[in-house]
Amino acid sequence: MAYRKTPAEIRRLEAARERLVACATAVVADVGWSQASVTAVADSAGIAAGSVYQHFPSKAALAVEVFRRAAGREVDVLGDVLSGPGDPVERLARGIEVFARRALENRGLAYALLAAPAEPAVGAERLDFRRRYRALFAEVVREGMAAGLLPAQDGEITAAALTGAIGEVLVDPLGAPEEDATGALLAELTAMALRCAGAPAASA
Amino acid sequence: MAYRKTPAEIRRLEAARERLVACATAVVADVGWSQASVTAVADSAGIAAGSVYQHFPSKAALAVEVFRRAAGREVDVLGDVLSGPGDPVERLARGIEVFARRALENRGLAYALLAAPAEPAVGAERLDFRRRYRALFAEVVREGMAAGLLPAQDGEITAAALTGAIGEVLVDPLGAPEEDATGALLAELTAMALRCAGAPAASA
DNA sequence: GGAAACTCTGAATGATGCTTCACTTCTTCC
DNA sequence: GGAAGAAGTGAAGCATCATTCAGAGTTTCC
Repeated sequence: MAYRKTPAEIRRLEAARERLVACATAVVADVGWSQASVTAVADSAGIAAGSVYQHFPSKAALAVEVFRRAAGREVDVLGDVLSGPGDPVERLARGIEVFARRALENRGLAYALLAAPAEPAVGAERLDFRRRYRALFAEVVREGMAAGLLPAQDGEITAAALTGAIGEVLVDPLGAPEEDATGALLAELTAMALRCAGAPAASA
Repeated sequence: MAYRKTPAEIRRLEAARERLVACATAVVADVGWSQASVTAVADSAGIAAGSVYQHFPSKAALAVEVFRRAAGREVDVLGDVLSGPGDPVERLARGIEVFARRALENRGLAYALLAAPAEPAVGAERLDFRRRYRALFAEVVREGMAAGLLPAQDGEITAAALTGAIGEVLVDPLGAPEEDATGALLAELTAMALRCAGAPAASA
Protein backbone atom coordinates (compact mmCIF):
# COMPACT_ATOMS: atom_id res chain seq x y z
CA MET A 1 0.00 0.00 0.00
CA ALA A 2 1.81 2.96 -1.29
CA TYR A 3 -1.07 5.37 -1.48
CA ARG A 4 -4.10 5.89 0.68
CA LYS A 5 -6.22 9.01 0.74
CA THR A 6 -5.64 10.99 3.88
CA PRO A 7 -8.64 12.49 5.64
CA ALA A 8 -7.57 15.89 4.38
CA GLU A 9 -7.50 14.62 0.82
CA ILE A 10 -10.94 13.06 1.20
CA ARG A 11 -12.23 16.35 2.54
CA ARG A 12 -10.67 18.19 -0.37
CA LEU A 13 -12.37 15.90 -2.86
CA GLU A 14 -15.72 16.20 -1.15
CA ALA A 15 -15.35 19.96 -1.08
CA ALA A 16 -14.54 19.93 -4.79
CA ARG A 17 -17.68 17.92 -5.44
CA GLU A 18 -19.78 20.26 -3.33
CA ARG A 19 -18.31 23.21 -5.12
CA LEU A 20 -19.14 21.62 -8.44
CA VAL A 21 -22.76 21.04 -7.42
CA ALA A 22 -23.05 24.57 -6.09
CA CYS A 23 -21.56 26.11 -9.23
CA ALA A 24 -23.72 23.93 -11.45
CA THR A 25 -26.79 25.05 -9.51
CA ALA A 26 -25.83 28.65 -10.01
CA VAL A 27 -25.27 28.14 -13.72
CA VAL A 28 -28.62 26.38 -14.11
CA ALA A 29 -30.40 29.11 -12.16
CA ASP A 30 -28.71 31.65 -14.38
CA VAL A 31 -29.00 30.24 -17.89
CA GLY A 32 -31.30 27.22 -17.59
CA TRP A 33 -30.68 23.53 -18.06
CA SER A 34 -30.38 23.59 -21.82
CA GLN A 35 -27.60 26.17 -21.79
CA ALA A 36 -25.72 24.60 -18.91
CA SER A 37 -23.16 22.62 -20.88
CA VAL A 38 -20.53 20.53 -19.17
CA THR A 39 -17.92 23.04 -20.28
CA ALA A 40 -19.86 25.99 -18.90
CA VAL A 41 -20.39 24.29 -15.57
CA ALA A 42 -16.78 23.16 -15.33
CA ASP A 43 -15.54 26.64 -16.22
CA SER A 44 -17.69 28.21 -13.54
CA ALA A 45 -16.22 25.79 -11.00
CA GLY A 46 -12.71 26.50 -12.27
CA ILE A 47 -11.97 22.93 -13.37
CA ALA A 48 -11.55 21.17 -16.70
CA ALA A 49 -14.52 19.58 -18.40
CA GLY A 50 -13.03 16.13 -17.97
CA SER A 51 -12.77 16.59 -14.22
CA VAL A 52 -16.54 16.65 -13.90
CA TYR A 53 -16.41 12.93 -14.60
CA GLN A 54 -14.31 12.36 -11.51
CA HIS A 55 -17.35 13.24 -9.46
CA PHE A 56 -20.28 12.16 -11.62
CA PRO A 57 -20.61 9.39 -14.20
CA SER A 58 -22.52 11.61 -16.61
CA LYS A 59 -23.91 15.06 -17.11
CA ALA A 60 -27.38 13.71 -16.39
CA ALA A 61 -26.23 12.41 -13.00
CA LEU A 62 -24.89 15.82 -12.08
CA ALA A 63 -28.10 17.48 -13.26
CA VAL A 64 -30.18 15.10 -11.16
CA GLU A 65 -28.03 15.82 -8.13
CA VAL A 66 -28.43 19.56 -8.65
CA PHE A 67 -32.18 19.19 -8.97
CA ARG A 68 -32.53 16.90 -5.96
CA ARG A 69 -30.56 19.16 -3.66
CA ALA A 70 -32.44 22.30 -4.61
CA ALA A 71 -35.86 20.68 -4.78
CA GLY A 72 -35.28 18.81 -1.54
CA ARG A 73 -34.56 22.04 0.30
CA GLU A 74 -37.83 23.53 -0.92
CA VAL A 75 -39.89 20.48 -0.04
CA ASP A 76 -38.34 20.39 3.42
CA VAL A 77 -39.09 24.03 4.07
CA LEU A 78 -42.66 23.72 2.88
CA GLY A 79 -43.16 20.55 4.86
CA ASP A 80 -41.98 22.25 8.03
CA VAL A 81 -44.37 25.13 7.57
CA LEU A 82 -47.36 22.99 6.62
CA SER A 83 -46.91 20.65 9.57
CA GLY A 84 -46.12 23.46 11.99
CA PRO A 85 -48.39 25.18 14.49
CA GLY A 86 -51.76 26.69 13.68
CA ASP A 87 -54.98 25.43 12.18
CA PRO A 88 -54.85 23.88 8.71
CA VAL A 89 -56.06 26.99 6.93
CA GLU A 90 -53.49 29.19 8.61
CA ARG A 91 -50.77 26.70 7.78
CA LEU A 92 -51.88 26.54 4.17
CA ALA A 93 -51.77 30.32 3.89
CA ARG A 94 -48.33 30.46 5.43
CA GLY A 95 -47.11 27.59 3.25
CA ILE A 96 -48.21 29.34 0.08
CA GLU A 97 -46.55 32.51 1.16
CA VAL A 98 -43.29 30.82 2.06
CA PHE A 99 -43.25 28.82 -1.17
CA ALA A 100 -43.93 31.90 -3.26
CA ARG A 101 -41.57 34.16 -1.36
CA ARG A 102 -38.69 31.76 -1.71
CA ALA A 103 -39.40 31.34 -5.41
CA LEU A 104 -39.50 35.08 -5.94
CA GLU A 105 -36.24 35.52 -4.06
CA ASN A 106 -34.49 33.11 -6.40
CA ARG A 107 -36.50 33.22 -9.56
CA GLY A 108 -33.93 31.61 -11.77
CA LEU A 109 -33.76 28.57 -9.55
CA ALA A 110 -37.52 28.46 -9.09
CA TYR A 111 -38.00 28.51 -12.82
CA ALA A 112 -35.43 25.77 -13.27
CA LEU A 113 -37.19 23.61 -10.69
CA LEU A 114 -40.73 24.28 -11.82
CA ALA A 115 -40.79 24.80 -15.51
CA ALA A 116 -37.55 25.21 -17.45
CA PRO A 117 -36.94 22.80 -20.32
CA ALA A 118 -34.72 19.99 -19.14
CA GLU A 119 -33.41 16.61 -20.14
CA PRO A 120 -35.57 13.57 -19.44
CA ALA A 121 -33.75 12.53 -16.28
CA VAL A 122 -34.45 15.91 -14.73
CA GLY A 123 -38.01 15.80 -16.00
CA ALA A 124 -38.57 12.58 -14.12
CA GLU A 125 -37.20 14.14 -10.95
CA ARG A 126 -39.47 17.09 -11.45
CA LEU A 127 -42.53 14.87 -11.62
CA ASP A 128 -41.53 13.31 -8.33
CA PHE A 129 -40.88 16.72 -6.84
CA ARG A 130 -44.31 17.94 -7.86
CA ARG A 131 -45.87 14.80 -6.47
CA ARG A 132 -44.27 15.50 -3.13
CA TYR A 133 -45.50 19.06 -3.16
CA ARG A 134 -48.97 17.86 -3.96
CA ALA A 135 -48.87 15.32 -1.18
CA LEU A 136 -47.97 18.05 1.30
CA PHE A 137 -50.75 20.37 0.20
CA ALA A 138 -53.26 17.53 -0.05
CA GLU A 139 -52.57 16.52 3.53
CA VAL A 140 -53.28 20.01 4.85
CA VAL A 141 -56.45 20.22 2.76
CA ARG A 142 -57.59 16.91 4.21
CA GLU A 143 -56.89 18.16 7.71
CA GLY A 144 -58.88 21.28 6.91
CA MET A 145 -61.82 19.21 5.78
CA ALA A 146 -61.59 17.00 8.87
CA ALA A 147 -61.59 20.10 11.05
CA GLY A 148 -64.67 21.42 9.26
CA LEU A 149 -62.74 24.45 8.00
CA LEU A 150 -62.85 23.49 4.34
CA PRO A 151 -65.73 22.15 2.22
CA ALA A 152 -65.74 18.62 0.84
CA GLN A 153 -63.38 18.28 -2.14
CA ASP A 154 -60.76 16.11 -3.73
CA GLY A 155 -57.64 17.14 -1.86
CA GLU A 156 -55.34 15.84 -4.55
CA ILE A 157 -56.93 17.98 -7.21
CA THR A 158 -56.87 21.08 -5.07
CA ALA A 159 -53.25 20.36 -4.24
CA ALA A 160 -52.35 19.90 -7.91
CA ALA A 161 -54.14 23.12 -8.71
CA LEU A 162 -52.27 25.00 -6.00
CA THR A 163 -48.93 23.74 -7.26
CA GLY A 164 -49.76 24.60 -10.85
CA ALA A 165 -51.29 27.92 -9.98
CA ILE A 166 -48.32 29.08 -7.96
CA GLY A 167 -45.95 27.95 -10.66
CA GLU A 168 -47.89 29.77 -13.34
CA VAL A 169 -48.20 32.95 -11.33
CA LEU A 170 -44.51 32.89 -10.53
CA VAL A 171 -43.21 32.02 -13.95
CA ASP A 172 -44.65 35.00 -15.74
CA PRO A 173 -43.18 37.66 -13.44
CA LEU A 174 -39.83 36.10 -14.31
CA GLY A 175 -39.81 38.04 -17.52
CA ALA A 176 -40.73 41.41 -16.05
CA PRO A 177 -39.21 41.74 -12.59
CA GLU A 178 -41.14 44.26 -10.51
CA GLU A 179 -39.59 44.16 -7.10
CA ASP A 180 -42.09 46.54 -5.58
CA ALA A 181 -45.18 44.50 -6.28
CA THR A 182 -43.95 41.44 -4.39
CA GLY A 183 -46.06 42.17 -1.34
CA ALA A 184 -49.23 42.70 -3.33
CA LEU A 185 -48.53 39.64 -5.42
CA LEU A 186 -48.09 37.48 -2.32
CA ALA A 187 -51.30 38.80 -0.80
CA GLU A 188 -53.30 38.16 -3.95
CA LEU A 189 -51.75 34.75 -4.38
CA THR A 190 -52.52 33.71 -0.83
CA ALA A 191 -56.09 34.97 -1.07
CA MET A 192 -56.55 33.10 -4.33
CA ALA A 193 -55.15 29.90 -2.81
CA LEU A 194 -57.50 30.09 0.15
CA ARG A 195 -60.49 30.62 -2.12
CA CYS A 196 -59.28 27.71 -4.21
CA ALA A 197 -59.31 25.46 -1.17
CA GLY A 198 -62.70 26.85 -0.16
CA ALA A 199 -61.62 28.66 2.99
CA PRO A 200 -64.04 31.37 4.19
CA ALA A 201 -62.97 34.85 3.11
CA ALA A 202 -60.76 36.99 5.34
CA SER A 203 -59.50 33.95 7.20
CA ALA A 204 -55.81 34.81 7.20
CA MET B 1 -41.89 31.52 -69.80
CA ALA B 2 -41.78 27.80 -70.08
CA TYR B 3 -43.14 26.88 -66.65
CA ARG B 4 -45.85 28.39 -64.51
CA LYS B 5 -47.60 26.60 -61.65
CA THR B 6 -51.12 25.65 -62.57
CA PRO B 7 -53.86 26.14 -59.97
CA ALA B 8 -53.95 22.39 -59.53
CA GLU B 9 -50.21 22.31 -58.86
CA ILE B 10 -50.49 25.14 -56.36
CA ARG B 11 -53.26 23.26 -54.61
CA ARG B 12 -51.16 20.14 -54.56
CA LEU B 13 -48.27 21.99 -52.95
CA GLU B 14 -50.51 23.58 -50.37
CA ALA B 15 -52.02 20.22 -49.61
CA ALA B 16 -48.54 18.76 -49.20
CA ARG B 17 -47.70 21.51 -46.76
CA GLU B 18 -50.92 20.96 -44.85
CA ARG B 19 -50.24 17.27 -44.73
CA LEU B 20 -46.76 17.93 -43.42
CA VAL B 21 -48.10 20.16 -40.65
CA ALA B 22 -50.78 17.64 -39.77
CA CYS B 23 -48.32 14.75 -39.65
CA ALA B 24 -45.85 16.78 -37.64
CA THR B 25 -48.61 17.62 -35.17
CA ALA B 26 -49.45 13.95 -34.83
CA VAL B 27 -45.81 13.02 -34.30
CA VAL B 28 -45.38 15.74 -31.68
CA ALA B 29 -48.56 14.68 -29.90
CA ASP B 30 -47.29 11.13 -29.95
CA VAL B 31 -43.63 11.37 -28.99
CA GLY B 32 -43.10 14.98 -27.90
CA TRP B 33 -41.05 17.79 -29.37
CA SER B 34 -37.67 16.44 -28.45
CA GLN B 35 -38.24 13.12 -30.20
CA ALA B 36 -39.83 14.66 -33.26
CA SER B 37 -36.77 14.76 -35.51
CA VAL B 38 -36.98 16.07 -39.05
CA THR B 39 -36.48 12.54 -40.28
CA ALA B 40 -39.28 11.15 -38.12
CA VAL B 41 -41.70 13.86 -39.22
CA ALA B 42 -40.77 13.51 -42.88
CA ASP B 43 -41.15 9.74 -42.67
CA SER B 44 -44.60 10.05 -41.15
CA ALA B 45 -45.61 12.35 -44.00
CA GLY B 46 -44.11 9.98 -46.52
CA ILE B 47 -41.55 12.43 -47.87
CA ALA B 48 -37.78 12.76 -47.71
CA ALA B 49 -36.13 14.78 -44.97
CA GLY B 50 -34.85 17.30 -47.47
CA SER B 51 -38.35 17.98 -48.77
CA VAL B 52 -39.35 19.49 -45.46
CA TYR B 53 -37.20 22.44 -46.45
CA GLN B 54 -39.34 23.09 -49.51
CA HIS B 55 -42.10 24.16 -47.15
CA PHE B 56 -40.26 25.55 -44.14
CA PRO B 57 -36.89 27.27 -43.85
CA SER B 58 -35.98 25.35 -40.71
CA LYS B 59 -37.19 22.77 -38.29
CA ALA B 60 -37.94 25.51 -35.78
CA ALA B 61 -40.23 27.25 -38.29
CA LEU B 62 -42.19 24.04 -38.77
CA ALA B 63 -42.40 23.50 -35.04
CA VAL B 64 -43.70 27.02 -34.52
CA GLU B 65 -46.31 26.51 -37.22
CA VAL B 66 -47.43 23.27 -35.60
CA PHE B 67 -47.70 24.96 -32.24
CA ARG B 68 -49.54 28.01 -33.56
CA ARG B 69 -52.14 26.01 -35.39
CA ALA B 70 -52.92 23.70 -32.50
CA ALA B 71 -52.78 26.41 -29.84
CA GLY B 72 -54.81 28.78 -31.97
CA ARG B 73 -57.61 26.26 -32.27
CA GLU B 74 -57.77 25.87 -28.50
CA VAL B 75 -57.73 29.58 -27.83
CA ASP B 76 -60.50 30.10 -30.38
CA VAL B 77 -62.70 27.43 -28.86
CA LEU B 78 -62.19 28.73 -25.35
CA GLY B 79 -62.78 32.28 -26.48
CA ASP B 80 -66.07 31.31 -28.08
CA VAL B 81 -67.29 29.59 -24.95
CA LEU B 82 -66.15 32.33 -22.59
CA SER B 83 -67.77 35.07 -24.63
CA GLY B 84 -70.91 33.08 -25.32
CA PRO B 85 -74.29 33.21 -23.62
CA GLY B 86 -74.84 32.98 -19.88
CA ASP B 87 -73.62 34.90 -16.86
CA PRO B 88 -69.87 35.14 -16.30
CA VAL B 89 -69.76 32.38 -13.70
CA GLU B 90 -71.65 29.97 -15.92
CA ARG B 91 -69.35 30.79 -18.81
CA LEU B 92 -66.28 30.29 -16.67
CA ALA B 93 -67.53 26.88 -15.58
CA ARG B 94 -68.29 25.88 -19.15
CA GLY B 95 -64.94 27.22 -20.34
CA ILE B 96 -63.02 25.18 -17.80
CA GLU B 97 -64.95 22.09 -18.72
CA VAL B 98 -64.42 22.56 -22.45
CA PHE B 99 -60.73 23.29 -21.99
CA ALA B 100 -60.24 20.26 -19.80
CA ARG B 101 -62.38 17.93 -21.87
CA ARG B 102 -60.54 18.79 -25.05
CA ALA B 103 -57.21 18.32 -23.33
CA LEU B 104 -58.25 14.94 -21.97
CA GLU B 105 -59.46 13.85 -25.39
CA ASN B 106 -56.08 14.58 -26.91
CA ARG B 107 -53.68 14.28 -24.03
CA GLY B 108 -50.56 14.03 -26.09
CA LEU B 109 -51.28 17.27 -27.86
CA ALA B 110 -52.38 18.97 -24.65
CA TYR B 111 -49.15 17.97 -23.01
CA ALA B 112 -47.14 19.22 -25.98
CA LEU B 113 -48.94 22.55 -25.87
CA LEU B 114 -48.87 23.02 -22.13
CA ALA B 115 -45.78 21.47 -20.73
CA ALA B 116 -43.59 19.24 -22.88
CA PRO B 117 -39.92 20.22 -23.21
CA ALA B 118 -39.43 22.14 -26.42
CA GLU B 119 -36.92 24.23 -28.26
CA PRO B 120 -36.71 27.94 -27.43
CA ALA B 121 -38.77 29.10 -30.41
CA VAL B 122 -41.67 26.92 -29.29
CA GLY B 123 -41.16 28.01 -25.70
CA ALA B 124 -41.65 31.61 -26.75
CA GLU B 125 -44.87 30.70 -28.56
CA ARG B 126 -46.04 28.88 -25.50
CA LEU B 127 -45.59 31.96 -23.34
CA ASP B 128 -47.72 33.92 -25.76
CA PHE B 129 -50.30 31.16 -25.83
CA ARG B 130 -50.57 31.15 -22.05
CA ARG B 131 -50.84 34.91 -22.04
CA ARG B 132 -53.81 34.68 -24.36
CA TYR B 133 -55.45 32.06 -22.19
CA ARG B 134 -54.94 34.24 -19.19
CA ALA B 135 -56.39 37.23 -20.94
CA LEU B 136 -59.54 35.26 -21.76
CA PHE B 137 -60.01 34.00 -18.23
CA ALA B 138 -59.16 37.37 -16.74
CA GLU B 139 -61.83 39.07 -18.82
CA VAL B 140 -64.53 36.71 -17.58
CA VAL B 141 -63.38 37.14 -13.99
CA ARG B 142 -63.56 40.89 -14.40
CA GLU B 143 -67.06 40.60 -15.82
CA GLY B 144 -68.01 38.44 -12.88
CA MET B 145 -66.73 41.05 -10.46
CA ALA B 146 -68.56 43.80 -12.33
CA ALA B 147 -71.76 41.77 -12.14
CA GLY B 148 -71.29 41.31 -8.40
CA LEU B 149 -71.00 37.54 -8.83
CA LEU B 150 -67.36 37.31 -7.82
CA PRO B 151 -65.51 38.96 -4.94
CA ALA B 152 -62.87 41.63 -5.51
CA GLN B 153 -59.62 40.10 -6.75
CA ASP B 154 -56.79 40.48 -9.22
CA GLY B 155 -58.26 38.91 -12.32
CA GLU B 156 -54.86 38.32 -13.89
CA ILE B 157 -53.66 36.30 -10.96
CA THR B 158 -56.79 34.21 -10.80
CA ALA B 159 -56.55 33.64 -14.54
CA ALA B 160 -52.91 32.59 -14.27
CA ALA B 161 -53.82 30.26 -11.46
CA LEU B 162 -56.64 28.70 -13.45
CA THR B 163 -54.34 28.10 -16.40
CA GLY B 164 -51.64 26.61 -14.23
CA ALA B 165 -54.05 24.58 -12.17
CA ILE B 166 -55.72 22.99 -15.16
CA GLY B 167 -52.39 22.23 -16.72
CA GLU B 168 -51.09 20.62 -13.56
CA VAL B 169 -54.23 18.58 -13.01
CA LEU B 170 -54.21 17.41 -16.60
CA VAL B 171 -50.53 16.65 -16.89
CA ASP B 172 -50.45 14.10 -14.15
CA PRO B 173 -53.29 11.92 -15.47
CA LEU B 174 -51.25 11.75 -18.67
CA GLY B 175 -49.11 9.14 -17.05
CA ALA B 176 -51.93 6.99 -15.71
CA PRO B 177 -54.88 7.11 -18.08
CA GLU B 178 -58.10 6.26 -16.29
CA GLU B 179 -60.82 6.75 -18.85
CA ASP B 180 -63.62 6.11 -16.36
CA ALA B 181 -62.76 8.90 -13.97
CA THR B 182 -63.02 11.63 -16.58
CA GLY B 183 -66.46 12.76 -15.47
CA ALA B 184 -65.50 12.94 -11.81
CA LEU B 185 -62.26 14.70 -12.68
CA LEU B 186 -64.09 17.32 -14.71
CA ALA B 187 -66.61 17.90 -11.94
CA GLU B 188 -63.91 18.30 -9.31
CA LEU B 189 -61.85 20.52 -11.56
CA THR B 190 -64.78 22.79 -12.33
CA ALA B 191 -65.75 23.03 -8.68
CA MET B 192 -62.19 23.87 -7.76
CA ALA B 193 -61.99 26.54 -10.45
CA LEU B 194 -65.20 28.20 -9.27
CA ARG B 195 -63.97 28.23 -5.70
CA CYS B 196 -60.69 29.67 -6.96
CA ALA B 197 -62.52 32.54 -8.58
CA GLY B 198 -64.65 32.98 -5.48
CA ALA B 199 -67.98 31.89 -6.93
CA PRO B 200 -70.60 30.86 -4.35
CA ALA B 201 -70.80 27.10 -3.91
CA ALA B 202 -73.24 25.03 -6.01
CA SER B 203 -73.45 27.72 -8.64
CA ALA B 204 -73.08 25.52 -11.70
C1' DG C 1 14.50 10.99 -3.06
C1' DG C 2 11.52 7.91 -5.56
C1' DA C 3 7.97 4.54 -6.82
C1' DA C 4 3.08 3.87 -6.84
C1' DA C 5 -1.37 5.49 -7.08
C1' DC C 6 -4.34 9.04 -7.86
C1' DT C 7 -6.27 13.58 -9.73
C1' DC C 8 -6.51 16.82 -13.34
C1' DT C 9 -6.21 18.43 -18.00
C1' DG C 10 -7.97 19.54 -22.59
C1' DA C 11 -7.76 18.03 -27.15
C1' DA C 12 -9.54 14.07 -29.74
C1' DT C 13 -13.48 11.04 -30.34
C1' DG C 14 -18.11 9.87 -31.29
C1' DA C 15 -22.98 10.38 -31.50
C1' DT C 16 -26.85 12.92 -32.76
C1' DG C 17 -29.55 15.34 -35.87
C1' DC C 18 -30.30 19.70 -38.64
C1' DT C 19 -29.25 21.33 -43.16
C1' DT C 20 -27.36 21.34 -47.83
C1' DC C 21 -26.75 19.96 -52.54
C1' DA C 22 -25.89 17.37 -56.75
C1' DC C 23 -28.92 14.60 -58.91
C1' DT C 24 -33.39 12.51 -60.37
C1' DT C 25 -38.20 12.92 -61.31
C1' DC C 26 -42.14 15.49 -62.49
C1' DT C 27 -44.77 19.43 -64.59
C1' DT C 28 -45.51 23.02 -67.94
C1' DC C 29 -45.78 24.85 -72.39
C1' DC C 30 -44.48 25.20 -77.29
C1' DG D 1 -41.66 15.13 -78.27
C1' DG D 2 -38.60 18.13 -75.96
C1' DA D 3 -36.65 22.13 -73.49
C1' DA D 4 -37.05 24.77 -69.24
C1' DG D 5 -37.87 24.99 -64.70
C1' DA D 6 -39.52 23.35 -60.38
C1' DA D 7 -40.14 19.70 -56.75
C1' DG D 8 -38.35 15.69 -54.49
C1' DT D 9 -34.54 12.72 -52.89
C1' DG D 10 -31.25 11.03 -49.49
C1' DA D 11 -26.62 10.75 -48.52
C1' DA D 12 -22.84 13.84 -47.25
C1' DG D 13 -21.65 17.97 -44.69
C1' DC D 14 -21.55 20.35 -40.62
C1' DA D 15 -22.19 21.92 -35.87
C1' DT D 16 -22.86 20.86 -31.24
C1' DC D 17 -21.77 18.70 -27.18
C1' DA D 18 -21.11 14.76 -24.00
C1' DT D 19 -17.58 11.66 -23.13
C1' DT D 20 -12.92 9.52 -23.25
C1' DC D 21 -8.01 9.08 -22.67
C1' DA D 22 -3.04 9.61 -22.81
C1' DG D 23 -0.13 12.35 -20.51
C1' DA D 24 1.15 15.89 -16.90
C1' DG D 25 0.92 17.11 -12.24
C1' DT D 26 0.04 15.70 -7.07
C1' DT D 27 -0.07 13.15 -3.06
C1' DT D 28 1.32 9.26 -0.19
C1' DC D 29 4.47 6.47 2.06
C1' DC D 30 8.86 3.98 2.47
